[in-house]
Amino acid sequence: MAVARTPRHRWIDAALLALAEGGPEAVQIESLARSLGVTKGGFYGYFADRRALLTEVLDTWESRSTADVLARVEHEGGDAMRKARRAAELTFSVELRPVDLAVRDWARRDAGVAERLRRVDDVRMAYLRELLEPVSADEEDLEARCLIAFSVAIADRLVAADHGTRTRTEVLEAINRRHLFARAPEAP
Amino acid sequence: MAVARTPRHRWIDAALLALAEGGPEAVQIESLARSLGVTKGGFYGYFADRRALLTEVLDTWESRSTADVLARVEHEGGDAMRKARRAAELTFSVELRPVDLAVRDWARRDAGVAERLRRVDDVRMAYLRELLEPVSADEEDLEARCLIAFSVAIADRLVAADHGTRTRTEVLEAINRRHLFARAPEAP
DNA sequence: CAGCTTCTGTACGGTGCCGTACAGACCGAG
DNA sequence: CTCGGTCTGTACGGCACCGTACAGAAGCTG
Repeated sequence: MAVARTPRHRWIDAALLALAEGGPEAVQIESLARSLGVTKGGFYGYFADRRALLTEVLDTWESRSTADVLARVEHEGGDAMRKARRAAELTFSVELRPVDLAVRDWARRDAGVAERLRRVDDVRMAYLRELLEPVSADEEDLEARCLIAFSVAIADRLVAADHGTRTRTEVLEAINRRHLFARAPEAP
Repeated sequence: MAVARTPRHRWIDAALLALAEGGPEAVQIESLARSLGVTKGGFYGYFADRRALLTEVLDTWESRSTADVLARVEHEGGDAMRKARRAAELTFSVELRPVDLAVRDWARRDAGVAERLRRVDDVRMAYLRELLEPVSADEEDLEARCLIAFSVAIADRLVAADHGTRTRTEVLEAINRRHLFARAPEAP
Protein backbone atom coordinates (compact mmCIF):
# COMPACT_ATOMS: atom_id res chain seq x y z
CA MET A 1 0.00 0.00 0.00
CA ALA A 2 1.82 3.05 -1.19
CA VAL A 3 1.19 6.12 0.94
CA ALA A 4 -0.38 9.00 -0.92
CA ARG A 5 1.84 12.04 -1.23
CA THR A 6 -1.11 14.01 -2.44
CA PRO A 7 -4.26 12.80 -0.73
CA ARG A 8 -7.74 13.91 -1.56
CA HIS A 9 -7.90 16.85 0.84
CA ARG A 10 -4.74 18.42 -0.57
CA TRP A 11 -6.37 18.69 -3.99
CA ILE A 12 -9.41 20.27 -2.39
CA ASP A 13 -7.38 22.75 -0.36
CA ALA A 14 -5.38 23.73 -3.43
CA ALA A 15 -8.62 24.13 -5.35
CA LEU A 16 -10.08 26.33 -2.62
CA LEU A 17 -7.02 28.54 -2.82
CA ALA A 18 -7.26 28.76 -6.60
CA LEU A 19 -10.96 29.52 -6.36
CA ALA A 20 -10.29 32.29 -3.86
CA GLU A 21 -7.64 33.88 -6.02
CA GLY A 22 -8.96 33.44 -9.53
CA GLY A 23 -12.53 32.23 -9.49
CA PRO A 24 -13.83 28.85 -10.67
CA GLU A 25 -12.11 29.14 -14.06
CA ALA A 26 -8.79 29.21 -12.24
CA VAL A 27 -9.46 25.79 -10.72
CA GLN A 28 -7.53 23.84 -13.35
CA ILE A 29 -6.30 20.35 -12.67
CA GLU A 30 -2.91 20.73 -14.29
CA SER A 31 -2.44 24.09 -12.60
CA LEU A 32 -3.30 22.63 -9.18
CA ALA A 33 -0.93 19.74 -9.83
CA ARG A 34 1.87 22.20 -10.57
CA SER A 35 1.19 24.12 -7.36
CA LEU A 36 1.26 20.80 -5.46
CA GLY A 37 4.52 19.80 -7.08
CA VAL A 38 3.09 16.73 -8.81
CA THR A 39 1.47 15.91 -12.12
CA LYS A 40 -2.22 15.25 -12.56
CA GLY A 41 -1.55 11.50 -12.62
CA GLY A 42 -3.14 10.84 -9.25
CA PHE A 43 -6.02 13.29 -9.54
CA TYR A 44 -8.37 11.05 -11.47
CA GLY A 45 -8.06 8.35 -8.83
CA TYR A 46 -9.89 10.63 -6.41
CA PHE A 47 -12.22 12.59 -8.62
CA ALA A 48 -14.20 11.61 -11.68
CA ASP A 49 -13.47 14.91 -13.39
CA ARG A 50 -13.05 18.62 -12.85
CA ARG A 51 -16.75 19.08 -12.18
CA ALA A 52 -16.62 16.55 -9.35
CA LEU A 53 -13.76 18.44 -7.76
CA LEU A 54 -15.67 21.71 -7.92
CA THR A 55 -18.65 20.06 -6.27
CA GLU A 56 -16.49 18.79 -3.43
CA VAL A 57 -14.85 22.18 -3.12
CA LEU A 58 -18.26 23.73 -2.65
CA ASP A 59 -19.22 21.01 -0.16
CA THR A 60 -16.08 21.76 1.84
CA TRP A 61 -16.64 25.50 1.71
CA GLU A 62 -20.27 25.09 2.75
CA SER A 63 -19.49 22.97 5.80
CA ARG A 64 -16.53 25.07 6.83
CA SER A 65 -18.66 28.19 6.57
CA THR A 66 -21.59 26.83 8.58
CA ALA A 67 -21.32 23.53 10.45
CA ASP A 68 -17.64 23.93 11.37
CA VAL A 69 -18.18 27.48 12.57
CA LEU A 70 -21.25 26.42 14.53
CA ALA A 71 -19.42 23.51 16.18
CA ARG A 72 -16.49 25.67 17.18
CA VAL A 73 -18.69 28.45 18.51
CA GLU A 74 -20.80 26.04 20.56
CA HIS A 75 -17.65 24.39 21.91
CA GLU A 76 -16.26 27.72 23.07
CA GLY A 77 -19.52 28.56 24.81
CA GLY A 78 -20.69 31.90 26.18
CA ASP A 79 -23.93 33.86 25.90
CA ALA A 80 -25.82 34.41 22.64
CA MET A 81 -24.11 37.73 22.05
CA ARG A 82 -20.63 36.29 22.44
CA LYS A 83 -21.49 33.29 20.28
CA ALA A 84 -22.85 35.36 17.44
CA ARG A 85 -19.90 37.72 17.57
CA ARG A 86 -17.47 34.80 17.45
CA ALA A 87 -19.41 33.28 14.56
CA ALA A 88 -19.02 36.49 12.61
CA GLU A 89 -15.28 36.53 13.26
CA LEU A 90 -14.84 32.94 12.09
CA THR A 91 -17.09 33.36 9.08
CA PHE A 92 -15.22 36.37 7.78
CA SER A 93 -11.78 34.97 8.52
CA VAL A 94 -8.83 35.80 6.32
CA GLU A 95 -8.90 32.46 4.49
CA LEU A 96 -12.64 32.17 4.08
CA ARG A 97 -13.47 35.69 2.94
CA PRO A 98 -11.88 35.56 -0.54
CA VAL A 99 -13.55 32.20 -1.14
CA ASP A 100 -16.79 33.79 -0.07
CA LEU A 101 -16.39 36.59 -2.61
CA ALA A 102 -15.48 34.14 -5.38
CA VAL A 103 -18.51 31.98 -4.60
CA ARG A 104 -20.74 35.03 -4.55
CA ASP A 105 -19.61 36.06 -8.01
CA TRP A 106 -19.87 32.48 -9.23
CA ALA A 107 -23.43 32.28 -7.93
CA ARG A 108 -24.43 35.02 -10.37
CA ARG A 109 -23.91 32.56 -13.24
CA ASP A 110 -24.61 29.16 -11.71
CA ALA A 111 -27.97 28.28 -10.21
CA GLY A 112 -26.56 25.40 -8.18
CA VAL A 113 -23.96 27.63 -6.58
CA ALA A 114 -26.62 30.24 -5.95
CA GLU A 115 -28.69 27.68 -4.08
CA ARG A 116 -25.74 26.71 -1.87
CA LEU A 117 -24.99 30.35 -1.19
CA ARG A 118 -28.59 30.90 -0.16
CA ARG A 119 -28.35 28.10 2.39
CA VAL A 120 -25.09 29.46 3.80
CA ASP A 121 -26.29 33.05 3.90
CA ASP A 122 -29.49 32.03 5.68
CA VAL A 123 -27.46 30.36 8.44
CA ARG A 124 -25.26 33.42 8.75
CA MET A 125 -28.19 35.79 8.80
CA ALA A 126 -29.73 33.75 11.62
CA TYR A 127 -26.59 34.28 13.72
CA LEU A 128 -26.57 37.94 12.89
CA ARG A 129 -30.13 38.27 14.16
CA GLU A 130 -29.05 36.85 17.51
CA LEU A 131 -26.28 39.40 17.67
CA LEU A 132 -28.34 42.44 16.82
CA GLU A 133 -31.69 41.50 18.33
CA PRO A 134 -30.92 42.98 21.79
CA VAL A 135 -30.21 46.47 20.41
CA SER A 136 -33.02 46.62 17.86
CA ALA A 137 -36.33 48.36 18.37
CA ASP A 138 -38.55 45.97 16.42
CA GLU A 139 -38.37 43.28 13.78
CA GLU A 140 -38.17 45.69 10.88
CA ASP A 141 -35.35 47.53 12.57
CA LEU A 142 -33.58 44.23 13.22
CA GLU A 143 -33.79 43.19 9.57
CA ALA A 144 -32.55 46.58 8.47
CA ARG A 145 -29.53 46.41 10.77
CA CYS A 146 -28.78 42.83 9.73
CA LEU A 147 -28.80 43.68 6.04
CA ILE A 148 -26.59 46.70 6.66
CA ALA A 149 -24.11 44.62 8.65
CA PHE A 150 -24.13 41.85 6.07
CA SER A 151 -23.76 44.21 3.13
CA VAL A 152 -20.99 46.25 4.70
CA ALA A 153 -19.09 43.09 5.62
CA ILE A 154 -19.31 41.75 2.08
CA ALA A 155 -18.70 45.03 0.27
CA ASP A 156 -15.72 45.99 2.42
CA ARG A 157 -13.20 44.38 0.06
CA LEU A 158 -15.24 45.36 -2.99
CA VAL A 159 -15.56 49.12 -2.51
CA ALA A 160 -12.52 50.93 -3.82
CA ALA A 161 -13.44 54.48 -2.84
CA ASP A 162 -11.66 56.26 -0.03
CA HIS A 163 -13.30 58.41 2.64
CA GLY A 164 -11.54 61.74 2.64
CA THR A 165 -9.35 62.13 5.68
CA ARG A 166 -10.75 59.05 7.40
CA THR A 167 -9.63 55.46 7.01
CA ARG A 168 -11.99 52.64 6.11
CA THR A 169 -11.58 51.20 9.59
CA GLU A 170 -12.66 54.47 11.16
CA VAL A 171 -15.77 54.67 9.01
CA LEU A 172 -16.66 51.06 9.78
CA GLU A 173 -16.24 51.85 13.45
CA ALA A 174 -18.60 54.80 13.06
CA ILE A 175 -21.17 52.58 11.34
CA ASN A 176 -21.01 50.11 14.20
CA ARG A 177 -21.34 52.80 16.82
CA ARG A 178 -23.97 55.01 15.19
CA HIS A 179 -26.08 52.55 13.26
CA LEU A 180 -25.61 48.86 14.04
CA PHE A 181 -25.14 48.85 17.80
CA ALA A 182 -26.81 52.12 18.70
CA ARG A 183 -29.35 51.23 21.37
CA ALA A 184 -31.93 53.84 20.55
CA PRO A 185 -33.20 53.29 17.02
CA GLU A 186 -34.35 56.08 14.72
CA ALA A 187 -37.97 56.96 14.77
CA PRO A 188 -39.77 54.87 12.13
CA MET B 1 -15.59 51.60 -49.21
CA ALA B 2 -17.52 48.63 -47.91
CA VAL B 3 -19.78 49.42 -44.96
CA ALA B 4 -18.93 47.55 -41.79
CA ARG B 5 -21.56 45.10 -40.68
CA THR B 6 -19.77 44.81 -37.38
CA PRO B 7 -18.14 48.11 -36.49
CA ARG B 8 -15.87 48.66 -33.55
CA HIS B 9 -18.53 49.58 -31.03
CA ARG B 10 -20.48 46.39 -31.65
CA TRP B 11 -17.51 44.32 -30.57
CA ILE B 12 -17.18 46.45 -27.45
CA ASP B 13 -20.87 46.20 -26.62
CA ALA B 14 -20.80 42.44 -27.08
CA ALA B 15 -17.72 42.28 -24.90
CA LEU B 16 -19.41 44.34 -22.20
CA LEU B 17 -22.31 41.92 -22.22
CA ALA B 18 -20.01 38.92 -22.00
CA LEU B 19 -18.07 40.57 -19.20
CA ALA B 20 -21.28 41.25 -17.30
CA GLU B 21 -22.47 37.69 -17.63
CA GLY B 22 -19.32 35.65 -17.30
CA GLY B 23 -16.42 37.81 -16.16
CA PRO B 24 -13.32 38.71 -18.14
CA GLU B 25 -12.55 35.07 -19.01
CA ALA B 26 -15.85 34.96 -20.86
CA VAL B 27 -14.75 37.74 -23.20
CA GLN B 28 -13.55 35.47 -25.99
CA ILE B 29 -13.14 36.73 -29.51
CA GLU B 30 -14.59 33.68 -31.24
CA SER B 31 -17.44 33.59 -28.77
CA LEU B 32 -18.25 37.27 -29.34
CA ALA B 33 -18.10 36.69 -33.09
CA ARG B 34 -20.63 33.87 -32.76
CA SER B 35 -22.96 36.06 -30.72
CA LEU B 36 -22.63 38.78 -33.38
CA GLY B 37 -23.38 36.32 -36.17
CA VAL B 38 -19.99 36.74 -37.85
CA THR B 39 -16.57 35.17 -37.64
CA LYS B 40 -13.56 36.77 -36.02
CA GLY B 41 -12.24 37.79 -39.45
CA GLY B 42 -12.90 41.48 -38.94
CA PHE B 43 -11.96 41.70 -35.30
CA TYR B 44 -8.23 42.05 -35.79
CA GLY B 45 -8.77 45.01 -38.08
CA TYR B 46 -10.06 46.99 -35.09
CA PHE B 47 -8.10 45.60 -32.19
CA ALA B 48 -4.52 44.43 -31.89
CA ASP B 49 -5.49 41.51 -29.71
CA ARG B 50 -7.79 40.36 -26.94
CA ARG B 51 -5.98 42.48 -24.36
CA ALA B 52 -6.57 45.63 -26.40
CA LEU B 53 -10.27 44.84 -26.52
CA LEU B 54 -10.43 44.41 -22.75
CA THR B 55 -8.70 47.74 -22.29
CA GLU B 56 -11.23 49.48 -24.51
CA VAL B 57 -14.05 47.72 -22.75
CA LEU B 58 -12.82 49.11 -19.46
CA ASP B 59 -12.43 52.56 -21.03
CA THR B 60 -16.01 52.41 -22.23
CA TRP B 61 -17.31 51.20 -18.89
CA GLU B 62 -15.36 53.89 -17.07
CA SER B 63 -16.72 56.75 -19.16
CA ARG B 64 -20.26 55.41 -19.20
CA SER B 65 -20.15 55.06 -15.43
CA THR B 66 -18.82 58.54 -14.76
CA ALA B 67 -18.55 61.14 -17.52
CA ASP B 68 -21.69 60.00 -19.38
CA VAL B 69 -23.71 59.90 -16.18
CA LEU B 70 -22.40 63.32 -15.17
CA ALA B 71 -23.22 64.84 -18.55
CA ARG B 72 -26.73 63.46 -18.55
CA VAL B 73 -27.39 64.54 -14.99
CA GLU B 74 -26.13 68.06 -15.64
CA HIS B 75 -28.21 68.24 -18.80
CA GLU B 76 -31.38 67.28 -16.94
CA GLY B 77 -30.69 69.89 -14.28
CA GLY B 78 -32.29 70.33 -10.86
CA ASP B 79 -30.93 70.93 -7.39
CA ALA B 80 -28.01 69.00 -5.89
CA MET B 81 -30.31 66.50 -4.25
CA ARG B 82 -32.13 65.69 -7.46
CA LYS B 83 -28.90 65.49 -9.41
CA ALA B 84 -27.27 63.12 -6.98
CA ARG B 85 -30.36 60.95 -6.85
CA ARG B 86 -30.50 60.77 -10.63
CA ALA B 87 -26.80 59.93 -10.77
CA ALA B 88 -27.40 57.02 -8.43
CA GLU B 89 -30.24 55.76 -10.62
CA LEU B 90 -28.15 55.93 -13.78
CA THR B 91 -25.09 54.43 -12.17
CA PHE B 92 -26.95 51.40 -10.89
CA SER B 93 -28.97 50.87 -14.03
CA VAL B 94 -29.97 47.42 -15.17
CA GLU B 95 -27.27 47.21 -17.84
CA LEU B 96 -24.45 48.76 -15.86
CA ARG B 97 -24.87 46.94 -12.58
CA PRO B 98 -23.76 43.47 -13.68
CA VAL B 99 -20.75 44.99 -15.41
CA ASP B 100 -20.00 46.78 -12.18
CA LEU B 101 -20.05 43.53 -10.22
CA ALA B 102 -17.87 41.78 -12.78
CA VAL B 103 -15.34 44.62 -12.72
CA ARG B 104 -15.34 44.59 -8.93
CA ASP B 105 -14.50 40.90 -8.86
CA TRP B 106 -11.93 41.37 -11.60
CA ALA B 107 -10.29 44.14 -9.61
CA ARG B 108 -9.45 41.65 -6.87
CA ARG B 109 -6.95 40.01 -9.22
CA ASP B 110 -5.80 42.82 -11.52
CA ALA B 111 -4.08 45.91 -10.18
CA GLY B 112 -4.88 47.95 -13.29
CA VAL B 113 -8.57 47.19 -13.02
CA ALA B 114 -8.43 47.98 -9.30
CA GLU B 115 -7.00 51.40 -10.11
CA ARG B 116 -9.79 52.14 -12.60
CA LEU B 117 -12.39 51.00 -10.09
CA ARG B 118 -10.91 53.29 -7.49
CA ARG B 119 -11.28 56.27 -9.84
CA VAL B 120 -14.87 55.37 -10.66
CA ASP B 121 -15.82 54.71 -7.06
CA ASP B 122 -14.34 58.01 -5.94
CA VAL B 123 -16.52 59.88 -8.43
CA ARG B 124 -19.57 57.97 -7.28
CA MET B 125 -18.81 58.52 -3.64
CA ALA B 126 -18.53 62.26 -4.29
CA TYR B 127 -22.07 62.27 -5.71
CA LEU B 128 -23.31 60.24 -2.79
CA ARG B 129 -21.89 62.81 -0.38
CA GLU B 130 -23.94 65.51 -2.10
CA LEU B 131 -27.03 63.39 -1.71
CA LEU B 132 -26.60 62.58 1.96
CA GLU B 133 -24.88 65.71 3.21
CA PRO B 134 -28.14 67.59 4.00
CA VAL B 135 -29.41 64.88 6.36
CA SER B 136 -26.14 64.09 8.11
CA ALA B 137 -25.09 65.45 11.50
CA ASP B 138 -21.38 65.77 10.87
CA GLU B 139 -18.67 64.55 8.53
CA GLU B 140 -18.20 61.25 10.30
CA ASP B 141 -21.90 60.59 10.12
CA LEU B 142 -21.89 61.50 6.44
CA GLU B 143 -19.09 59.06 5.66
CA ALA B 144 -20.84 56.34 7.63
CA ARG B 145 -24.10 56.83 5.72
CA CYS B 146 -22.28 56.95 2.38
CA LEU B 147 -20.46 53.70 3.03
CA ILE B 148 -23.69 52.05 4.14
CA ALA B 149 -25.52 53.24 1.02
CA PHE B 150 -22.67 52.20 -1.24
CA SER B 151 -22.28 48.80 0.38
CA VAL B 152 -25.96 48.01 0.40
CA ALA B 153 -26.27 49.01 -3.27
CA ILE B 154 -23.40 46.76 -4.27
CA ALA B 155 -24.24 43.83 -2.04
CA ASP B 156 -27.91 43.80 -3.01
CA ARG B 157 -27.39 41.30 -5.82
CA LEU B 158 -24.72 39.45 -3.89
CA VAL B 159 -26.54 38.62 -0.68
CA ALA B 160 -28.61 35.48 -1.03
CA ALA B 161 -30.26 35.40 2.39
CA ASP B 162 -33.93 36.16 2.80
CA HIS B 163 -35.46 38.28 5.54
CA GLY B 164 -38.17 36.23 7.17
CA THR B 165 -41.60 37.50 6.23
CA ARG B 166 -40.25 40.68 4.63
CA THR B 167 -39.06 41.14 1.07
CA ARG B 168 -35.68 42.57 0.20
CA THR B 169 -37.35 45.68 -1.13
CA GLU B 170 -39.11 46.25 2.17
CA VAL B 171 -35.89 45.92 4.13
CA LEU B 172 -34.09 48.28 1.77
CA GLU B 173 -36.92 50.74 2.23
CA ALA B 174 -36.53 50.45 6.00
CA ILE B 175 -32.78 51.10 5.71
CA ASN B 176 -33.45 54.23 3.68
CA ARG B 177 -36.05 55.50 6.10
CA ARG B 178 -34.40 54.62 9.40
CA HIS B 179 -30.69 54.97 8.64
CA LEU B 180 -29.74 56.72 5.40
CA PHE B 181 -32.30 59.53 5.21
CA ALA B 182 -33.28 59.83 8.85
CA ARG B 183 -32.82 63.49 9.70
CA ALA B 184 -31.85 63.09 13.33
CA PRO B 185 -28.64 61.08 13.60
CA GLU B 186 -27.79 58.77 16.47
CA ALA B 187 -25.83 60.22 19.32
CA PRO B 188 -22.12 59.79 18.61
C1' DC C 1 -20.02 49.64 -64.90
C1' DA C 2 -15.22 49.30 -63.35
C1' DG C 3 -12.10 50.07 -59.73
C1' DC C 4 -10.79 50.48 -55.25
C1' DT C 5 -11.12 50.26 -50.41
C1' DT C 6 -12.86 47.87 -46.58
C1' DC C 7 -14.65 44.17 -44.27
C1' DT C 8 -15.52 39.11 -43.81
C1' DG C 9 -14.96 33.98 -44.34
C1' DT C 10 -11.82 30.29 -44.31
C1' DA C 11 -7.81 27.91 -43.27
C1' DC C 12 -3.77 27.24 -40.58
C1' DG C 13 -0.23 26.64 -36.75
C1' DG C 14 0.45 27.13 -31.96
C1' DT C 15 -0.83 26.63 -27.17
C1' DG C 16 -3.07 25.12 -22.99
C1' DC C 17 -6.19 22.25 -20.75
C1' DC C 18 -9.18 17.98 -20.21
C1' DG C 19 -9.63 13.16 -19.65
C1' DT C 20 -7.66 8.37 -20.61
C1' DA C 21 -4.28 4.67 -20.56
C1' DC C 22 -0.70 2.38 -18.72
C1' DA C 23 3.87 1.25 -17.03
C1' DG C 24 6.61 1.58 -13.27
C1' DA C 25 7.89 3.57 -8.70
C1' DC C 26 6.92 3.26 -4.04
C1' DC C 27 5.91 1.31 0.41
C1' DG C 28 3.69 -1.62 3.81
C1' DA C 29 2.48 -6.58 4.75
C1' DG C 30 3.77 -11.09 5.24
C1' DC D 1 13.15 -10.09 0.68
C1' DT D 2 9.21 -10.66 -2.05
C1' DC D 3 4.65 -9.61 -3.12
C1' DG D 4 0.83 -6.78 -4.22
C1' DG D 5 -1.86 -2.87 -4.17
C1' DT D 6 -1.70 2.19 -4.58
C1' DC D 7 -0.15 6.31 -6.33
C1' DT D 8 2.48 8.99 -9.81
C1' DG D 9 4.83 10.21 -14.25
C1' DT D 10 4.43 10.17 -19.07
C1' DA D 11 2.27 10.02 -23.32
C1' DC D 12 -1.61 10.58 -26.14
C1' DG D 13 -5.97 12.30 -28.61
C1' DG D 14 -9.31 15.72 -28.51
C1' DC D 15 -11.00 20.25 -28.12
C1' DA D 16 -11.34 25.27 -27.76
C1' DC D 17 -9.27 29.43 -28.30
C1' DC D 18 -5.68 32.86 -29.97
C1' DG D 19 -3.55 35.31 -33.62
C1' DT D 20 -2.08 35.37 -38.69
C1' DA D 21 -2.64 35.20 -43.67
C1' DC D 22 -5.07 35.81 -47.54
C1' DA D 23 -8.61 35.46 -51.00
C1' DG D 24 -12.86 37.06 -52.16
C1' DA D 25 -17.37 39.48 -51.23
C1' DA D 26 -19.56 43.88 -50.70
C1' DG D 27 -20.58 48.31 -51.77
C1' DC D 28 -19.10 53.28 -52.46
C1' DT D 29 -17.12 56.41 -55.98
C1' DG D 30 -16.28 58.26 -60.14
